[in-house]
Amino acid sequence: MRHSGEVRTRVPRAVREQEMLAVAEAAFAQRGYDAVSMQDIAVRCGISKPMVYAYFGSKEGIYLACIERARRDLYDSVLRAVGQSKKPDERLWLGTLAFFGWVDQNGESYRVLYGPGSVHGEAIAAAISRLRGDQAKLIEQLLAESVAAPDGDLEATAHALVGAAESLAAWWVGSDEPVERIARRFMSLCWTGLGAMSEGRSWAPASGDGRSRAARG
Amino acid sequence: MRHSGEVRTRVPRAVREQEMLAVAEAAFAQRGYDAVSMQDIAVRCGISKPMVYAYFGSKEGIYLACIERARRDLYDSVLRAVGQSKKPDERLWLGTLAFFGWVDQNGESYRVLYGPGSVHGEAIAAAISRLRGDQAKLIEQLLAESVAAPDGDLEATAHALVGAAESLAAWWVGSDEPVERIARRFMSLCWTGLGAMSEGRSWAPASGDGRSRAARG
Amino acid sequence: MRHSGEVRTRVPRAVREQEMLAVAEAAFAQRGYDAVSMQDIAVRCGISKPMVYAYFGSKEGIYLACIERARRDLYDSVLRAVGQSKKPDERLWLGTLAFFGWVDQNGESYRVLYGPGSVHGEAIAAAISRLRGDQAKLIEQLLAESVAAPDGDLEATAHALVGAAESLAAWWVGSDEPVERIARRFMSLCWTGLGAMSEGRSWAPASGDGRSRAARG
Amino acid sequence: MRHSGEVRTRVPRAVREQEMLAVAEAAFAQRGYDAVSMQDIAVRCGISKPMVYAYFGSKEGIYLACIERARRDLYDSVLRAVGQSKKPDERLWLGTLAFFGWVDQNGESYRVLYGPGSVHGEAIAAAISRLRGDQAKLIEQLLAESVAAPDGDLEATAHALVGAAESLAAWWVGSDEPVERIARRFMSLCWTGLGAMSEGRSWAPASGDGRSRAARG
DNA sequence: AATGAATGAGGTTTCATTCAT
DNA sequence: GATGAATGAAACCTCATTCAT
Repeated sequence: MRHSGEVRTRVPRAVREQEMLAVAEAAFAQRGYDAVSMQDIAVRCGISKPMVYAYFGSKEGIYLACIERARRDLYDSVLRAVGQSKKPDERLWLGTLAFFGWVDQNGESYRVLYGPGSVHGEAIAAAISRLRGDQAKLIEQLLAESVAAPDGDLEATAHALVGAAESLAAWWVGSDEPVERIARRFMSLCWTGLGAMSEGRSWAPASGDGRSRAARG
Repeated sequence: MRHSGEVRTRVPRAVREQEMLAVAEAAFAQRGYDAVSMQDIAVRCGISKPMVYAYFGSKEGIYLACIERARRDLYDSVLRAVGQSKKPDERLWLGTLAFFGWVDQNGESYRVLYGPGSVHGEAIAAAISRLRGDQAKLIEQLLAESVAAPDGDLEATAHALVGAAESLAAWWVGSDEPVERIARRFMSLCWTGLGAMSEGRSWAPASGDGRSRAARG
Repeated sequence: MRHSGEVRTRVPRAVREQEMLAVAEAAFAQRGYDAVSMQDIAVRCGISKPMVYAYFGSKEGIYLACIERARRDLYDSVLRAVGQSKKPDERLWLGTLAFFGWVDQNGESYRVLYGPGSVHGEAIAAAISRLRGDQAKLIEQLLAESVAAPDGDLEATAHALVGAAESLAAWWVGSDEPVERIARRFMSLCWTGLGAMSEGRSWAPASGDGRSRAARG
Repeated sequence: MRHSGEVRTRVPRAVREQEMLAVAEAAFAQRGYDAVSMQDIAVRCGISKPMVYAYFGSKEGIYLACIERARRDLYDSVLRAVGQSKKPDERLWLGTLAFFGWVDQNGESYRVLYGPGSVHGEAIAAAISRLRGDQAKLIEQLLAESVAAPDGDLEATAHALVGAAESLAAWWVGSDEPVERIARRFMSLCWTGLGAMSEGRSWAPASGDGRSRAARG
């Protein structure tokens, strides 16, 4: 009576786990935490509800797992990128590029799931806060390499940059501008500032895919 | 049969409406859209559920009303501020100040309710999108007065600034820094840029509470 | 599509409450706490599940309400009976009679619901324990009027009597013996003891429905 | 692939069976039939769920096995005790002692599992009923040796005694009174009766650990 | 104008039980 | 012999929403 042939049983735990995370992330991103039911997730995975519970314990559990996965992923992605150079400015540029690149691929989820507006239980709020904190800290360290400023300033700046990048990414998502261009825009704005813009100057990376320097517009 | 005297009946419609919106906004901000029940709102208002329906028709209805109220409020607040000067730079500074001032007072709600992360029904998503669009458009116009740049650039820049401001505000909320200082920080970063920071220069408003000029840090 | 004409809507709260308690008690007694669902109770009352929750808050809530009702009922019943005489022996007899009379009418529920074997949450266990404690205390006080014994002895005796009465009642339920006879049996056993039984003596109340004295069997 | 050495495989069937019964009984007694899951039992035994099914077929099956084991155990225990004497009174006393001794060791389980309050499926109810019937029958036979009374009376008396003993045992569990003392209390009450108590007489076993006679208090 | 009573629908979660390995 | 993977069923509970008063 069941559509046999479509149902994959006996899938190893590790595989199922990743499948479920992917499905859950997409669902949460599309419709929001509360609008997604465990039933939904199960059906989209082609399994039954109790399986979801067996793997993640609770709805909060699977959401937390999504967050943690994204956190590690984004963090690693940026870290790997900045590790490819030792020149501070270049590292900043590479990190920016990696960030926008990651958002380019995982972006919808990112914005929606981990944006500041999501209000849920304490555990989730804490996890999101940690994710955002990690990001800001990473930026702060990169900035510290290039920019001399008192500590408080750098921290504030880092948070502003993260917000700017997120917002820019949100505006940009769905457009056909290439990643490089949006990243350069972001760097230009941040590095050169509005004042300079009003004078016609702007920032641009050097040739190749990594070196940065100030240039005449 | 009930001990009257505690129950406020016959409150004029306009007053009730505002009370309910305030209560609803606070509740939504604290616990999130789905975690707030119509019962909650009714009880906190000291009225019965059917009254809430009589005034707003549905849960979505009351949420939309909250958004609309906030949109008008923030928008008017900034508009009023920039209207007090005719010098472009000053207008930008006044607008920034007004924005952070507003967030200072309505901020919790703002960040949580209208942030990018809230996913709900289509009508709500559209309203939030409109709110954010209005904001960005406002900034864009202000920028256009001070900064010469191709259109696409200005729009992108406006979105980046809004995001930066939101994020900075979120980081700042709860600290004891005065509004003016955080607003100046924001302007300094945006106007002068990181490049200048690395050279020790920074932005500062002129004397009084409105004029801006470049200054030695 | 619904069988109209059968559904009673708008029933006053107090009435519904009692109906629900009666239905719940019967259901719990017949099938046990866990085997009864809130759905069951609702359906048997001809109402919907949320109503049950509106009135009692939770399944534990309605169970506790059943216990409390029974406790008060039995306690009052016995108290009223013993209050009708001032002679100790007679009071003991009247109380016994009242107890068996109550069990005669509410017995099934009593045995099943409040018997020692029911294991549930702490709140319920506590309520049942209180019920049983009250009973024993009542008996103890009655005994103290007729019997001289050190405190510990009386307490132990009271518990033994309660158990004996319960067990006897359980054995008796469903038979066609009249209440009076089983009550007399119980008194005879308790008062005269097995030793006397072996000698052919036995206890009996005096004539009428209340006075007690020792008599030849 | 698993680190063997911790897992006990190949345990003989009979041993496993007893282990499982012990674990199950304890679990049922502590938390009640429905609150115990097959998972619980399996985990506490260090085996997997399907093993439990292999041994007992179903949850009801394992519960029934618990009951049967307890029934046999208690019955045998009392039988063995009364078999050590041929004098009726002494046999009664020995049986009482054995009963309280057994409850002393298995009591928690006994009271909770096989008390009159446990309502479950029909098969279980029948098994419990049989257990209780056996007990009463045993007592009845003992009584018949010492006490002359019409049949109905003896049966009723037996049930009353069982209930009294159970209730007394429940009250006594956890106290530090020795088994002998509580058993003597019980016998005193049953044998001498309240009437005698009010005159200061009481029952006591003869010297040694078995002979009984009436004595001055 | 205002509310107590009522409900359909749906959410998360747990469990006894079975296969396929 | 033993188990991890899997599920159908059902439980408790809450909510947005509507009538009848």
